[in-house]
This record gives sequence, C-alpha cells and structure tokens, in this order.
Amino acid sequence: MKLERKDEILKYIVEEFIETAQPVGSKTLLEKYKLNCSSATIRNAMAELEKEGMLEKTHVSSGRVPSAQGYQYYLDHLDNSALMNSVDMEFQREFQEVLNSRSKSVEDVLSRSCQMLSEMTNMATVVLGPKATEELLVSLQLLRLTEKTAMFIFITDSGYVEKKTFVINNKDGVTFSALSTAIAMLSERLVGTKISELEGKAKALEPIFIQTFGRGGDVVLQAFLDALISFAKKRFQVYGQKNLLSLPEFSSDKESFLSAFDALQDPHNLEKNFAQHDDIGSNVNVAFTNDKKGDFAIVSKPLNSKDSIAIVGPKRMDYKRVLSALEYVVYMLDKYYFSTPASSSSLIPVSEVSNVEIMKENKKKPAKKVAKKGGKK
Amino acid sequence: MKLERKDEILKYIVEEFIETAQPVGSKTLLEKYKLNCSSATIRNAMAELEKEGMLEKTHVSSGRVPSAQGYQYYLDHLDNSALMNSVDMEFQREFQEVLNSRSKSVEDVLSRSCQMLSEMTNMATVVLGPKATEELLVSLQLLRLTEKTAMFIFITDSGYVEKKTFVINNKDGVTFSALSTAIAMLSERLVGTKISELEGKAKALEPIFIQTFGRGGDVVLQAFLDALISFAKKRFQVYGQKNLLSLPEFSSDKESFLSAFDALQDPHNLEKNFAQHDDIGSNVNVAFTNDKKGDFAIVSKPLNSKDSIAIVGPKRMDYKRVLSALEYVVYMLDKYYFSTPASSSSLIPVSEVSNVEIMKENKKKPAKKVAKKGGKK
DNA sequence: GGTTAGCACTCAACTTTTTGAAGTGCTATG
DNA sequence: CATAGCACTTCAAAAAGTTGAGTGCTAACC
Repeated sequence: MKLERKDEILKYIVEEFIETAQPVGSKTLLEKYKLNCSSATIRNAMAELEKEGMLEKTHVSSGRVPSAQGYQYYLDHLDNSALMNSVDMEFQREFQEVLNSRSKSVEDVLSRSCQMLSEMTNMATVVLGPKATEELLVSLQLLRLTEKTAMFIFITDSGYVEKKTFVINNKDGVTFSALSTAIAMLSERLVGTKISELEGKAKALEPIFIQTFGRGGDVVLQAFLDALISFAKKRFQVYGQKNLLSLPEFSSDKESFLSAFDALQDPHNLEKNFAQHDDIGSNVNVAFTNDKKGDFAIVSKPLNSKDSIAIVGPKRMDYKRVLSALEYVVYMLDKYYFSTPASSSSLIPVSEVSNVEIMKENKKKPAKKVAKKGGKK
Repeated sequence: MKLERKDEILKYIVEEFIETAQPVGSKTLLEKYKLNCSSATIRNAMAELEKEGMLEKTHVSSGRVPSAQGYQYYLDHLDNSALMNSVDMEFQREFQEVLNSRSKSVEDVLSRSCQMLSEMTNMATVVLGPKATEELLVSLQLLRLTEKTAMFIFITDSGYVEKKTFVINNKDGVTFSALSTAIAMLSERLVGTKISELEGKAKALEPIFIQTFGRGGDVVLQAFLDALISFAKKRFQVYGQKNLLSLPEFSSDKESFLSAFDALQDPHNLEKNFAQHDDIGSNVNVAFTNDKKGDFAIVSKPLNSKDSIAIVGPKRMDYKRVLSALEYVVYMLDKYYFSTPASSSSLIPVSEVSNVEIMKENKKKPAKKVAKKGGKK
C-alpha cells in the first residue's frame, strides 16, 4: 500500500468527519474526493489505518471515525504555513472593525475578540488568567458605600480587581474611620506581597492591630483575611459555551453537554492542557482531554505574559479554521496591544492606525507550528 | 357544582402537574388525593374549570394542564401564612452555615445564597442590580499596571466596579503622569455625577484638556468617554442556569433551552417582570413572561434598596418551595446584612450571632403576600 | 506485489403496524 | 347534584418490517 495514499486517505477521512460528523465510508470518500483508485482499495487502506490505531469504528459495519491518535497525526501533518493565509476575509474585516472600535480598552477588545472567535468557530472560547494567588497585591483600598456598608478593593499587578463589601456596625469602636486607619496600615505593609503570602504576613500584624484598636482590630483583620481566602481563583472568562449545544456531539446527549458546561464553569481544571507561557509567541497548542469530565480538544495560545486564550470544543472541530483564527487574533492583539513597536503611536495605538492591515499575501506571517501535547489518557 | 370542591380540584391539579409534569387525569386525581366523589364528578368539575380558562388540554382526550390563569389563581389562593414555616430544615441549617461562614462579605454570602437557592429549587437564580447608567460615580482612579499599560477604575455608589485597561505609548506627551493629572482633574469634576450624564459633562471639559495637554488631552478624554459607552449595563449575576436543562420543559427541546439561556444572558430584558423597589420589604412578586423569548415564571423580591433577587424557571415550578425559600433567604439576608437593628453587633454582624436562629415555630414571620402581576400576554 | 470487482453479511435508522393505557364526553339512573 | 357505565379518542411504546450504507473477504487481474 502506497504510504502517500494512506496519508491522504486519513486526511480526507478526518476532514470529512469534521465536516459531517458522520462515520466516513469508502464509497463516500471515493465520490467526494477524487482518488484514482477503487472503493475496495480505500477499504484496504482503512483497514490498515485502523490496525495502526488511527481510525475507529462505531460498530462492525459502520464507516470510520478518527481516533485521538488520528487527529493528532492529522494535526502534526497540517500544512501550517498555509493556515495563516486562510483566515476568512470577512472575519478579518470584522475583526479590524473591533480593533478600530470606539472603546479600545483591553477588556472590551478582548471580549469582543472572543465573541467573534466563538461565533466563527462555533466553539467556546476561554480567556484564562494567572491564578490570583500567584499575583502581587498592588492596591488595597477601602471605600464607604453607605452609612452602614464599606467595600474593600484589592487589585493585583495584572489588573485583577476584587471587591468585598461588608456591613459596618458602629460598635466596639469599629467605625469607618478606624477601619480606614487599619486599611491604610495594612496597605502600607502589604502592597507588593504575593496574594498567597498575604495571609501569613497579615497574621503577623495582629498584635499591632489589637494594640491599636483593641478587640475591634482583631475583627477587622479576621474579616480581611476571610475575604482573602475566597479571593477568587477564577481568573477567566468564557464565551459562547452555548454554541456547544448546537454540535451533534453534545446536543444528542444531555449529560455530555452538562459535563462540558461544568468543565467550562471552572476552566482552571483545564489549565494543565493550556499552552505554557514558556514558549510565548511561538506555538499554538492542541491538547485533548480524556477524563470523566468529558472529551475535549483545547486549542490554546499565550496571549501575553499572563493570559492565555483557548478555543474549547469536541475533538471533532475544524482545526484549520480554529487554528488560523486563533493564530490571527492573537497575532493581531499582540501586535496592536501587547507589544508596542517603536513605529506605533500615542495612547491607544490602534486609533492611529486607521487601516489595520489585512493579511492576504503573507509578508510577515508569524512563526507557526503546532505543538504536540498529549492529554492524559 | 360545589365551589369549594372545584377550588380544591384545581389546586390538586396544579400540584400534581407541578410534581409530575404530566397532564392530570380524573382517575389519577381520585386515587392520589382522597376526594370523596367519583371520577365522573371530577371530570365535570374539570370541564367547568376548562371553560373558565383555568385548565387546558394538550389534545382532546388528554388529561388537563393548568393554564397561566390557573397558575395565577393557584398563587392567589395559596396559604401564604403557612409558607414561611415550610422551609426545609436541612436547607435552613445549610443556610445558617453560609451566614456563619468565614468570609462574610456581601458578595460571598450573596453568591452562596444564590447557589443554594438554585440547587434547592432546581431553577436559575438571578441577582439584578440597578442599571449602572442610573448610578453615581463615586470614584475614578488611574492605576499603572506595567510600563505600557494603565487601568482606569470606575466605581459607582452601589459598589459596582468597572475597569478599563489601556496601552500607553509615550508619544505626543501622553505620559503616565500627564494621564494621572488628567484623571485627577476629571475625578474632581465628575465624582458625584450620574453615569448617564457623565458623557455630556466630560465633553464640556474638552477645551480645558486641550489647553492643558495639547492634542494628547483630547485623546485621553476621548478614550475615557469611549470606555464609558461600554460601561456595562450588565449589573447581574446568574446562577444555576444549567439546572433548567434537567427540566422536562427544556430538556426535550433544545430550542427552548437556548432561548432560556439567551434570556438569562441578559436578564435586563426580564427586568420589567421583576419586583419593583417601591414596595420593598413587602411582597414576593410572581410574573409570567409570554413572548418569543420563551415562557417563564419569574419569582422575585427586592433584596435591598438597589438589587433584586429572582428565581427563574418554567411556569411549572414548585411555588410553595420557591416562594418560601426566596422569602426565607431574603428575610435572613435583610435581617443580618441589609438592616442593622440596634441589637446586632460589630463589624460583621453575623459573626457574633454564633447561632443564627432557625425558624421552626413562627414567632416573627415577616409580612408575606403574593402580589399579582400579569406578564404581557 | 498492489488493485479491483463482486458478493454475502451486518447493523443502525427509518417506517409502519399493533397494542394498550389513560383519558374524555355523554347518558341514564339514584 | 353525583355517579356508574360505555363508546370513543389519542398518544406512546413496542414490535415488525424495510432500507441503505457500510464492511470483509475472495478470486481475478495487471
């Protein structure tokens, strides 16, 4: 059996299955893709590919479906250099509009980017930030909201903001102004500390507090520490998870959708499947999960030094589309937001670039390589 | 036909349907509830109730299903005084634990409360805040994140925090310190302004900015205004929407779940069906929606002067359970968080109340009345 | 060796038929 | 006004039959 043809057949099967979500048969393959051989030959090739673990059958007389290994092989042999130029023009145009949109805050642009990614890929998109506990406290404030309520505001070095509102009751000398003093004191000592080390460091201040405020100081400190414990580990945003419901792999079976939904409720579970920041700027990472929580493909890429962006869906996804779209979006965001080349302009760089370039001929396409990364089996 | 019996039959039908989600027949009714009459009598009553618009049939020889009007009647005639005491003991115990939990910030307690409500009612729970645009700006800050990025932080009088990160590029004199001065200036003039009026008011400052900063000031101001425009209207949290998927009304039909999901993506659409704050502290409101977006019941109650909490699900929901749970939770939250009776204690009131009371015998049950409010038909 | 035509077999998916349970309305009677 | 009885309706689920896409294998062919 010619190796070349076998590869080709595998590729076609993967693509056909990606498109139709139906097991692929030898005849269909023959008709749709012009292979100059007969269906019997294709069947032979398929039998071999199955033996090699690239394909699977749903039942003895069904067509073939790619296995995880099959997808992996497909991904490893994708023509990456062509991907970047395959980004849909319409998408590029729309994305350009986002970059030129009125509000150019990182939050707004990122959120709209993700919505667009979700929409065009019909998958869920996740932006995953670093664990808040690994970040540094850069600001600790107290704000009076009403007569009886006050709000702590914690801000970390990557701009994560967490607020905690408390009810104050002017007893035991816990007045707003006392609180204010306490927080100023805490702020002075704790800004610059890693969140995870905050508790220990704050605890050490307890004697000072009790000395200064009496018993009330104790309570303040405890409340502060308690608030910290629930300091969100959730540094993520999920977009378009409802898209998954329209996919055949989830719509047929309620359970699987729910488990996908759950997994996306707390994507930190998926974190180990994300691209690492070590190789920032280089690769798109494709990982497959395979646990009780479900069976996903996670296509991810570091977005900047802290965050990653990922497209999450079933293994059967249009990788060409997904990889190229993600690559494109990250490239553009990086270019216009996260790096600031000398050539670019003032406060909001994009505002000056009235016509964001559209990549059609590849002049300076970024390095692109799909990295392997096996999910735990 | 005895009126009393008819009422009773309607009530049983509603409750049976709530429980089983199946059309209710005369025989079932007779067997399950001890009505001292025959099935034929029940049938006659049902025929009358149908004529009055309380019941509907799914097809000519099916059992009966309550109509919206039927539910309304049922709700109007619920024995409200008994509800408050019907809250599940286990739930009360668990809720007490939440109130006594380590972190007593309003955010944490509220979020856990809603999770509990969702879980016990198997519905979605929504906390809806006021429109951000109707609130006052109480703080406007600038924070340097990295060499190249800075973050605006807006805070409104109800403690809503919004952040916008921008990339700074030291050109045209737009340095961080210039920005800082600008924001200080803006802050001085704009704090206390209603968000919706901010834009106009800021615009008036443009000449001053241009004069002070030259062209750069212009850009800053514009960026600021643009960020405002996307200042989230979304002041809400949704919990447990995945529960809806397990309900027969949604699980059978993907479309209906999606429309429910969509409706919950932006609950401000549902806002008109929420309890009004005029009658704060008084009533639980039950409203039915009936539009293209779907068919829900919304059981809501003002939580404090700003926010409302609502349980959202299909019209077929266990109203006794839902009403009592919501009533209970809001009552407890109000008691320990939003009002601060003289009796209560220091910084975080609940921390002192080591054993939050459990209502078993009704001593001081709050005023309770179900308000009518027709959804638009 | 690789390729192909042909054939028997498998199995899921769809359609049709059958059956039974749950329900109603109506009528005559207590 | 309530009830027993009966004829009729409808849906849902099971059973039975039909179809079609797919396979593996064998024998022949280049």
